[in-house]
Amino acid sequence: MSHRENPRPGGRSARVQAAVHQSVRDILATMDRTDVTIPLIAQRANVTPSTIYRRWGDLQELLADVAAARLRPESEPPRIGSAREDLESWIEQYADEMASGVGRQMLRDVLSSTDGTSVEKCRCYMQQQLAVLIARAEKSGERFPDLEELMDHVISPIIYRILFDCPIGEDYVRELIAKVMQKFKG
Amino acid sequence: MSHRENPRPGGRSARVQAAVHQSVRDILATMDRTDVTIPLIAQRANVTPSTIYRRWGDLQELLADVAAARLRPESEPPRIGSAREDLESWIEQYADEMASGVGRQMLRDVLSSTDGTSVEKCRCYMQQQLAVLIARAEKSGERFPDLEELMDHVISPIIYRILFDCPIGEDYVRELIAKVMQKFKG
DNA sequence: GCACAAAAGCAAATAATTTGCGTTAGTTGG
DNA sequence: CCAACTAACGCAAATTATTTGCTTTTGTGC
Repeated sequence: MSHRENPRPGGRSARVQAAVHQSVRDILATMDRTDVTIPLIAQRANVTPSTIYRRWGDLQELLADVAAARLRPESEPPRIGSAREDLESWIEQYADEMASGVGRQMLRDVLSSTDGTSVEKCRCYMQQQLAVLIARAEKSGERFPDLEELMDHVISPIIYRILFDCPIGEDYVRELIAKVMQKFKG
Repeated sequence: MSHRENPRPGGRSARVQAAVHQSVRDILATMDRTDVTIPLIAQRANVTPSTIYRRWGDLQELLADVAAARLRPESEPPRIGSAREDLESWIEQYADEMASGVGRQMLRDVLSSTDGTSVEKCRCYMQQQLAVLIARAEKSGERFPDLEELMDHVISPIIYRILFDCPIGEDYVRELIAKVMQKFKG
């Protein structure tokens, strides 16, 4: 599937992809997840259903592709102050986004795809953002958890709770971060 | 949907459910996930497709239901020795099961269902097993992490890595447990 | 045993998916 | 700039899956 990766910008393939993605987003915003069909998406995007079937295979793959695209961060984590403050701010925003109705749906769409491309993208995006935060901390000489530590003990619990419908308290995220940071003090 | 919950044992409804579940398991063992269809499942289970559509709605829901049923533990965590040893043994077995091809697929099936019933079951099963271990520790007076601690810092990282295709090293699980237990020593 | 309700079967109608083939748009080499 | 060339699209027919109305069966309670 070479289409998915890097269709030449401006080409017909890219235009179709953009139209279909937009169509999916519009439709998902309007109607219930279970009523979405490929013919419907095709109609709104002004393409033939067979185009979508040929490019994406089935609805799950298409939704996963769209979700992965939406999960791509638009900017680096904002600079607030210390590395820890930047981390808290970014993670909280990330958790809120993922815990929202659409966020959860995107997560599930990404995970239910057979093909692993979207899941990988999703993970890479997140890791890149964390890497930026880690690099900043290193630059300013602050002690800071590494990528593994953050993934295992901050990101994982949050995502797990979202996926498995566990309640996430008001300052759950802050507490997770506090625990991870505390390891340097003991 | 009252069927899903507690069909009277021995009734027709229960027989159909068992036949369909078995059919799904057989088919999943044989062929690729993307080639599985409801008419196929129905045929092998000797029921009409409409029966399946009426009871489960669609393939995703059916697969989620079957997966949740398969994730139900058959027995309590085995007694090895100390509470910690019991925990290590059970978690390792749990992680292996989930990380296997079928385990991963079951997880994804459970998560991709729209209805939250299966996801809840899956979580409850796991929590019950952990609760048994916690109760044992309490009985024998050993210091032991609570449910939240185990979910957040042992189960979550494992499941996250499985879902997002991160490598899980040989003694990754043991290290997670070591970290969690260590908090009592500092 | 009889009446009732819940769930299954059957079959027709609808909708989605696949596929073969012709067409178009973008790319490349002269 | 023009002529092949190719990848991706459109179209439509064939196939397959899904929905639905109605009938029949099966298990339950009286």
